[in-house]
Amino acid sequence: MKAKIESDLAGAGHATMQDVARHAGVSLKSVSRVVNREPHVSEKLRMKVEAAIADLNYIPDIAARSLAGSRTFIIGLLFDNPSPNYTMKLQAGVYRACTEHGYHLRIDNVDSSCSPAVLESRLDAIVRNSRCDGFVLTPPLTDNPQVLDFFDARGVRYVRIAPSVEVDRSPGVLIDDEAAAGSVARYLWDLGHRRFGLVTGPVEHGAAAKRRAGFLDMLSGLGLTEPVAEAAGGFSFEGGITAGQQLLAAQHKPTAIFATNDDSAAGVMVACSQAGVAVPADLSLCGFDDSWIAKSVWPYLTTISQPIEEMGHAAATFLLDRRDSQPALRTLQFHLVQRDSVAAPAQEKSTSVA
Amino acid sequence: MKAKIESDLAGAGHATMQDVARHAGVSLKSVSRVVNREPHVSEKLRMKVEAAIADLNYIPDIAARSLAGSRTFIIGLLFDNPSPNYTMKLQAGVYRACTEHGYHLRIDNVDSSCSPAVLESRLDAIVRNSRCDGFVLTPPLTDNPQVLDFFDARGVRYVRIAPSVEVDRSPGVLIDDEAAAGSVARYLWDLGHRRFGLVTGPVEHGAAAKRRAGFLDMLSGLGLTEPVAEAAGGFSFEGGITAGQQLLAAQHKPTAIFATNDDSAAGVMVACSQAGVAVPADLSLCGFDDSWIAKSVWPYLTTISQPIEEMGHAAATFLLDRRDSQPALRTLQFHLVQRDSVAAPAQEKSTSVA
DNA sequence: ATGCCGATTGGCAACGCTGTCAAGATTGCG
DNA sequence: CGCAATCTTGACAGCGTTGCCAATCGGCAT
Repeated sequence: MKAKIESDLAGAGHATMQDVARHAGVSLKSVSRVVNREPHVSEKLRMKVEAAIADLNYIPDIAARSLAGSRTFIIGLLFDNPSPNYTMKLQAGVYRACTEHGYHLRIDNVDSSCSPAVLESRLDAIVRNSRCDGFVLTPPLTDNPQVLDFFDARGVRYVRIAPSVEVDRSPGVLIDDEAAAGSVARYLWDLGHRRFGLVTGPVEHGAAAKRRAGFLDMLSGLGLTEPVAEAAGGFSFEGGITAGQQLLAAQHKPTAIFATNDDSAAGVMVACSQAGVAVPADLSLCGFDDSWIAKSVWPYLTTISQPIEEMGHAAATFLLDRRDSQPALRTLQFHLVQRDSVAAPAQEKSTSVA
Repeated sequence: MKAKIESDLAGAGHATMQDVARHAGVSLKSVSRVVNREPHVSEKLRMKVEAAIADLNYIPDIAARSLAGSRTFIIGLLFDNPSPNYTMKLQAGVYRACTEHGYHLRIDNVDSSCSPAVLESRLDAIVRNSRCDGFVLTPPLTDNPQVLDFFDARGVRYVRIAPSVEVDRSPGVLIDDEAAAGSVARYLWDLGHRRFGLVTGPVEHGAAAKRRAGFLDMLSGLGLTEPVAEAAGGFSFEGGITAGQQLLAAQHKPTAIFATNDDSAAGVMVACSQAGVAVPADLSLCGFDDSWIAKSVWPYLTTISQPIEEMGHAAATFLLDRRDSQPALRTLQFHLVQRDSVAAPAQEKSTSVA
């Protein structure tokens, strides 16, 4: 079984760099140079080596590469409490970037709700054991100071998805929640709506606050004087139902409701159907996220689409392309997806504004 | 910077097995034995080594381990066309099993809709490059003959999630779809329902056929003579709407509808609200999967819960525990989740059965 | 005591690749 | 035309572990 000596194909196992070198008649190191696209390689040599690589169907061994070199060719995706839709899209984007760069994707789950000490050791285990070239942090890890401190202290590269506190602290990929909510306001306003309801999210959620502010600011900028009715929806379906009931019980029902995420918007829709309020005939409803639920309700929800897959891709690309870790932010474009839950308000005597 | 010679802590880097050996005053190989729980290690030596490991906070280097040994300590999770909810749960289960065994989870996405040649090379790249100790296959990869052939030919270990064709071919984890659908039938029957509607899934989907058969067989076994009205829902929300409209348009409306997955059940619910049919007062509705949407509709959907996370865990555990790869199946328990979309049928003159 | 056998322990060569450094090839310039 | 500067290429020593084989240590039958 030691007949490996003269054969190119080294018996049963797969071709190694050694095999390629022999086949091409060059040194081991030269093959390494070609594989790693290092400079100072003549065209001729590169061609020879590439031909040999193709001939032998050579694929570098990751384990050996990471042992010998400093790179591991692995990107870690960290999440906590994953919301299926969001996380899967993100993961798809990160994965795509990884394959584009010949990297691999490793998944790790971190429960940030545990004690700082436990969290610390958990992170330690992940970082040391994984030896990743970089991590992508998803919310709520994104905004967890302890996690950030940990990575910074270790000098481990990472990119934050949708950071909302200390935004400039490290590289991140995000959308402008405020502007997005503003665009919803403007859209509804332009349609003629003047009486609004707002379903807010959890107070501790950074994006929730921005969406609320963006919506309210735009409206007052547009000249709205009447106050916007608010109800807490907690970003959940059930919360949305409650909030919807509240908003619908008011003396002057709003003609349009903006729920700051899709789940609560779906809840509002239930409240409407319970109250006999037709969407969008009697009430326009707008969500945020373009999550999967937006097309699992009837009528389909008009909502803000975040390019989540794109954000994952951008984050990983950040890690992979820019070896310098200067803090830098990448803001991606949201867009308003017009579906069926929004219409102009029903005719009333309410053409009040000058 | 080469002052590593006498120190235990080897400067800036992390402790290596060498450091542990020195600290414990034993040989390198002995540390390896302890770490790998190999036999022929005296209690005394093991204690010493373990103490040293704890002292130095030693964590083995995966890259070195996989390079030197035959194991890689990585499990690959392969999916295609991931449905967010299902996949995330599965992934969570697989991940849990991995951490329990000190393994890592690597994700790979395979598009099985491409040409066989492309698929072949894609699989080749994944298997060779990943060098995983085993793969978990999710539907529809689970039932793709080419994928199965590929892995079998390479002698790569894998476990199938929810196999439905050639079930005995390789290790797999599944539930009894037929029995689950049967339990729905019995549940509705016991409540007094005698006029049924069935929303079917895609014909090419193995589980869809089983659910239909299980439902129908149970009903006829129970003595139902009236035919069950069927409509194609294609496992989708929109398909469910159409199917629901169809079913509801019939002369004798069914008093209970079984949609073979939750998405289509949600669609049926929309059809109901459009038709002014109250759920569950006028019509009972039952889904299948207990996916996330089951609690994103109102009323909450009564459905069959598959232990998806558990299935992922079981699959990975299979890979990790049983080093022998005898085909073996593990059937997990489903259960009927009673929520709010099912009730006894409204009183009619229809107490027909003897 | 003597010799032998199995249980322990250690030594050392891979594993496949990259980093460092030096040697050879080529070019430019005085 | 010679020598330095630069570009290309190669040799070789690890990276941190495991696998294999040899050495050592007890204990037990003789």
